[in-house]
Order: sequence, then C-alpha cells, then structure tokens
Amino acid sequence: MPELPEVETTLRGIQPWLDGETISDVVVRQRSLRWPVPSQIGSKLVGQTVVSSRRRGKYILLELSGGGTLLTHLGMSGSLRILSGDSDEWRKHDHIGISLASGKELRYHDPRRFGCWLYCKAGEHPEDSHELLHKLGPEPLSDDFDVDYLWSCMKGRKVAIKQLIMNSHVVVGVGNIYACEALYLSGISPRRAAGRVTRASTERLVEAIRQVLGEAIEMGGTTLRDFLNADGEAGYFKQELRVYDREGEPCRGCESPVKRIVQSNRSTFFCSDCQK
DNA sequence: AGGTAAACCTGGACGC
DNA sequence: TGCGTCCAGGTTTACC
Repeated sequence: MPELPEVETTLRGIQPWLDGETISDVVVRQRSLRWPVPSQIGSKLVGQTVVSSRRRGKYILLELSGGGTLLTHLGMSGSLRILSGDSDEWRKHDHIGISLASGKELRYHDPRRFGCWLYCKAGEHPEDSHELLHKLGPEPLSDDFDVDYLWSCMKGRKVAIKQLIMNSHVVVGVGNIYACEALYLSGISPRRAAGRVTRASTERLVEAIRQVLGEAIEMGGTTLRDFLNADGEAGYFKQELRVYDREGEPCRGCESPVKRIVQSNRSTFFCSDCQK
C-alpha cells in the first residue's frame, strides 16, 4: 500500500495525537508480522511519553522519553488510525493497539502482515545505527538528493533505471507507483539501463521524482484499493496518475495505449512512444 | 559484485 | 456458488 506520500500522510495524521502523549497500555493481538513483534514491547512502552514522531523513508519512528525509539513500517497493506477511544472494536487484521493517556488509541491494521514493529533501545541515533536504517539512501525531497548524487549511482550500472530508483539504498520512498510516474514525466523508458540514461534525462528524473512525491503528499496520497489516512479517509492522487494502473488506456500525451510489462516481478506501466 | 527470483501473507477480481 | 489462478502500494533472502 504505502509509498513515501502515503507514509507521510499517515504520519501527519497521527502526529498531533501522539507527540507529548504518554502511553498507558499496549495490546498486541498478532505478533507474527514481517519479524516477530518483541514480546516485551508492552512493558517497554507503557509509561513512556512520545517525544517526537518522524519519518525516514517508509519507516515511522516514535522517539520515546526513555531514549528508545519505536520503529514501524506499513509494508504492503498496513495502516495506522487514531481511534477516539469509545469506538474501539477490533476489526479483522487489527494487530496492535497503543492506548494513550488522552483516551485516544493508535491502532495498527495489516492484512498481509508484511509490516513490522520493532523497538530500538536508547543510545545511538537509530537512523545512523539501526541495521534497517543506516544504509538507506537520501530522502528524495531533501537537498542530499540531487543530480550529481543520482548520476553517480547510475554510472556504469546495467540494472534497469526503474529498479535503480526503487532501490532504497539509492533513494528512499520511491515505490512502484511513483517510479512509473516519475519515469513517465521524465520521458525515460523504465527498461533503459541506468548507466545509459543521459545526464539531461537524469536532471529531469530528479525533478520528476520530487514533483510527483510532493504533489502526492499534497493530495493526501494515492488510494488505489485500500489506502486510508489516519482519519480513515482516501487520498486523491489516483486521479492524477499518468500511467500507473492504466494499461491499454490512452497516454495523456500522445494517445497511444499505455503498456504494462513485468520487471523483477513488479508491474511497470509506461508509454513506449513518450519514454525512450 | 551485480543481477534475478522467491519468499513472506491475505484478499479481491476474474474465468470457468 | 465454488474453485483455481493471478494480481496487489515492500523488502529481505537465497541463489545464479
């Protein structure tokens, strides 16, 4: 489900209800996620205050008053909602509930269970030390992600450009939808070897990634099937999609039908006339 | 080392 | 109605 804009939308939705709040109870109904939810997670969290919440790539990090950090990822189908406390019946696939002193509750729902909930103990900055975070590439909306950087990652690489920009060690947050969209916007074939993309195209690609992610955040993310924000509302970026999930429909630029191919087991949508 | 396929899991859509 | 097949927004892992 979630790529960077959906995770950012989720974070913005839960942040106001979490920051400064104390955790009063933790219920784990299903600990079998991507990795097992630590069995002591409840005793570690209860009584702690959420100092701040932030995003790194597609991970959400809650910094706790004791110095530890709660690290979660929504995987393919995960979502986080804020419940008001009185309407808190457990739906199928609701796995974790974090009750707050305010009476609100943070509820984690994830049918496919590819997400994770992990606890990083106090000490170093998790972005620098945690094994899942420390090798991540730059944030695409930060100044660290620029043409020189991406160009250096592409040089000599035979891997398809689409796979390269979806590699979180190169740049975080670009998933299947936004990789397709950014390549369309920059006129690059998703199949082109990364090392054979021109410098001018790379400049367009950096801008396209920024543009598409930024616009999607502004529109509350993309709801294809089931993405909902923390208030249970859909995102509006689907109507802006130029190629993703539009196989056979006319390209918005040249009218020729959008094509679908498979690259490393993922669907790729593109216009073979507009993208070279 | 770099590149590719499979693995994790549930559910919805579709064809017969 | 039911059953088999394919597909899905991510990432790691195992294997060439």
